[in-house]
Amino acid sequence: MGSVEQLHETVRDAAATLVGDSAVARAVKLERPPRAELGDYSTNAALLLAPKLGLPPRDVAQTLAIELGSRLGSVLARTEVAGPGFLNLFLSDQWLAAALGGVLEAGDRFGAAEKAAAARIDVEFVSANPTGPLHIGHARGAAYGDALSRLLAFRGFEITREFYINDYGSQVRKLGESVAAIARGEPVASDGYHGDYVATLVPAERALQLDIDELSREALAACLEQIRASLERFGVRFDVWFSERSLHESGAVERVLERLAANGESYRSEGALWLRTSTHGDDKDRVLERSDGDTTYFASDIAYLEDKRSRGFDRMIYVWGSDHHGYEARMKSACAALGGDPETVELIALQFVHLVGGGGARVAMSKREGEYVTLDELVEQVGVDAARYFLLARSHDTTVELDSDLAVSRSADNPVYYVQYAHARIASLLAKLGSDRVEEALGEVAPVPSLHPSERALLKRLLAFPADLEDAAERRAPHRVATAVLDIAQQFTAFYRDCHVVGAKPRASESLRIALALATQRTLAISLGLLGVSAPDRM
RNA sequence: GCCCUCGUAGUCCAAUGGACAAGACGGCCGCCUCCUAAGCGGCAAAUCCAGGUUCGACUCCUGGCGGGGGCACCA
Repeated sequence: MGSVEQLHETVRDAAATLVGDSAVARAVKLERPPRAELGDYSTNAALLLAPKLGLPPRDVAQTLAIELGSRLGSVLARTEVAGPGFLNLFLSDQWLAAALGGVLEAGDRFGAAEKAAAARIDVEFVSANPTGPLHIGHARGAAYGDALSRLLAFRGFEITREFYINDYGSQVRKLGESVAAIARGEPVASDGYHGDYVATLVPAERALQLDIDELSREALAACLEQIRASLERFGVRFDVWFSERSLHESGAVERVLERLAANGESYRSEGALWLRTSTHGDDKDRVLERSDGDTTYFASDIAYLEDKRSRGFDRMIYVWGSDHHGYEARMKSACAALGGDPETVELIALQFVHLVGGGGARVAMSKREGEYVTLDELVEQVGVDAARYFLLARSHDTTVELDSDLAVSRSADNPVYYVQYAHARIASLLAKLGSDRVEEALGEVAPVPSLHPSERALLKRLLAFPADLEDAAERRAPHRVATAVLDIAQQFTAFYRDCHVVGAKPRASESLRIALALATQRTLAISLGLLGVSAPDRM
């Protein structure tokens, strides 16, 4: 009986015994009450069981308390029935000490999960057009996709991170033409690419020697390399860089169109080839091949999806901008048309990052005007840690406001420093004690006569961490990790204020506090690691 | 017009059916002979509107209002 999960299971079992129905019991929750005086944990079991039993919820809670008392014995210090029928549980210090032991035993895997079912997941993110530098919106996609990948990997999934390179359409030639124009000292066409970066892609003398196809390819490769380097500096790496062009050159697009036709999923009309996505829940059918014979972007997407499927992924996650959320239905439809389960395709639409100027006025981000903040600028100005935390602290479905003028000063206010500071403080504290004393303390974790409320609060906060990660992973919500780590740092700071560690009497109390500090440090480091933020020992 | 999404303190935002809505910034008042003041304590301040479901709603449903996005044989 050393973990919250086991405690939860016991509560479920007790509830199932009362009602004789395990289905209802599965919905029983074990929660942390909003205030410490309401107990260490509480359960809503009685509120759920009361209608089944035809009894008042508070009476059911009382019966449940007796049942739990006999199952838990001395683990349960006392119970209270509260409000409409909550049962509040007060746990013994023995249980808490044992739970801390469990945290220490887990080490840097605290909160991790064993290999999950349907474990292989492909996460595609960023996938920016390789025709210009990454901007702030891509930064959000990069931070999110990377943090989600780290989180899912920690929770037992086998993750492949993938970047889809749009190197096939007309924009490639436009990039080449823009480079050529600059090399010749001519103005760039109005629909070309205008940023200063264009001149840096291919040296002018070389640009003048190449034909437009070669030049376009070289310019694109150079641009892609800049993107890769920017992401690397931001702490983001990909396992697979997948070329759209390769899907055409290998015949994969052609093959998938043939296959869809053979399955009766496509038809010709008005000179074009259409996919029957509407039979799989889309609003209307979509064009695969235009009447001029060119295949559409959608056709490439399907060939790419089929390639992913053939590589054996159980699930394909696409992290796209919110301007693509209308694509969800057609991508799921395409999966169904290929004979797959549409539920294995998951689209996550990230809301935009809005740039706001000094007066709070919204600034339009336009590549044409050069009015945008690049990922490189963001990293240069606020640093990787502050940038990543800022972008990851918000839910993916809320728009983020970024004040361009305050980007630098805002960094000092970033809560990430508060978290890092707590981590550094613990490192300093443990260094002061010496590794021998810390080692000894870990072997001496035992119940102490009376835990200080701040010790208790910090420990319970740590114990909630695995469930935080489980929720965050299930909901694809790495911002919950950011929320949790800040909360843990705050609980630690309160503990640090109230409970002197070095020299605490009796020795058992000092040992427990050392163990608690170490467990906190590890939890902070794990969380920061999942966010891609460093955990410094000194600040 | 239709579809999706979001509306929470002055500002940025958390809370996906639980108890008195969390935190940060900004504001006001206080705190370094004390394991890091990048810190600590205190005060003021919020669920867009109207119905509904529920023992219980920021959360779910209906209808409004407001912001953003999408409704191509563009990529």
